[in-house]
Amino acid sequence: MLDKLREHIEKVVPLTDDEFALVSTHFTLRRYKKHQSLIQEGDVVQYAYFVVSGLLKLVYTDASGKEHIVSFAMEDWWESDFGAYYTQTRATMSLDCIEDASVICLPLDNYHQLCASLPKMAHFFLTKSTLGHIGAQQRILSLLTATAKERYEQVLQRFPGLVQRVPKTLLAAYLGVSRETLSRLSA
Amino acid sequence: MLDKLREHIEKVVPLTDDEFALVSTHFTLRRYKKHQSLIQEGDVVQYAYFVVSGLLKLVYTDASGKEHIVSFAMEDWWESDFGAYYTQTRATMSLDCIEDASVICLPLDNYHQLCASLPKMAHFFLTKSTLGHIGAQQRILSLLTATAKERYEQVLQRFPGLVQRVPKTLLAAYLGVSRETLSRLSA
DNA sequence: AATCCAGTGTGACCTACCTCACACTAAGCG
DNA sequence: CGCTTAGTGTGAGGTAGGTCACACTGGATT
Repeated sequence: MLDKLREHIEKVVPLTDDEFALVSTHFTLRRYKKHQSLIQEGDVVQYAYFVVSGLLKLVYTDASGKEHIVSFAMEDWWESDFGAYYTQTRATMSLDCIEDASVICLPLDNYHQLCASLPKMAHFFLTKSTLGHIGAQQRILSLLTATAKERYEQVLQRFPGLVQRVPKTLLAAYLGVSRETLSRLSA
Repeated sequence: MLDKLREHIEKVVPLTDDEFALVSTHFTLRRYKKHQSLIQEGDVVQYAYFVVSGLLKLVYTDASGKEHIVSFAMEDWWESDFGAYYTQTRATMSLDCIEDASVICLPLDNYHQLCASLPKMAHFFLTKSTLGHIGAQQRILSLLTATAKERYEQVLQRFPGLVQRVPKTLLAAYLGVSRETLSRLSA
């Protein structure tokens, strides 16, 4: 379990055994079943999560009860309601399991400690955050410039495999189109 | 000029005079006139920019020649085509002046040096990047859930003042609606 | 076997927004 | 001063995509 995390971190910064031993004390492991929630709207957000296995969705439910998927999180991804996490305010989104999942949990205090005590880890998180930011900007561009069909094709390219694992209803909620429209695109 | 940068950084991390002296050696100043470009599509992106004064737009031009505004950058904002900057590849977007602007330029090498030599600055950039990521996610949510009119009102709230400084045509390109539709929303 | 329900397809109609076209104003410039 | 150009408003008609309704399949539950 933890070795997956180490492998993931070492893609960015090398760590000695001692360093990783220190790192690992900051995390805890947890398992969730399909349909369980890691975060529910209104919760105080305790953790950022690293996904070891399984598949999550980060969801915002609007006033009319419709679900919108901000992000999927699969193996090797970090996810949380980061806005609520960093400011320790209540979640506006929920984080749910689409498949059974194993995750590694990082409380905010531990995150700060880790960054302070091991500059390498600050650098690691900076890299991850930067890439996340760039990815989010590409998604914005996609929403601004592309039609539903084009966005669908972009997702096929960027996340091959995801489409197989996710019901089309959820994919539609990620693309920002109705289930019915997505169903008609394949043509 | 540079004192604006110092003030900005010290909102996140305090610096001694010596530390700021070191920091400041990593940056250069530059001025641009309205309609000039800091980055053009196809350029190798040399700098990330801190906006001291003025107003910029980060623009993607699609195949049909239509402009889409990924982001505005006003006083105290950092901007660049970050994707191209971090990977030192060619820009897919351009960064243009809407008003005369003074900016502070940070080459990628200096950025890395600065983070390595002064952990405080790594922490500063991590904070900025995180907040940028959160902001981008909110924009995604806005595009997924809200109508053109709602998005317009959200921008009014989040960036009061911006609407006065920016022609409606550009605001429309930011909101993802046509100029004409935006014009009809005021009702 | 009978039932339930998640997931999906599809037809019919509706609407938010786009595009095209034209008009008007205010500002910069020879 | 007249001319151009940027910025904006507004009408008319088109379309991508939404909503509602119903049907079908396959896996899970009893």
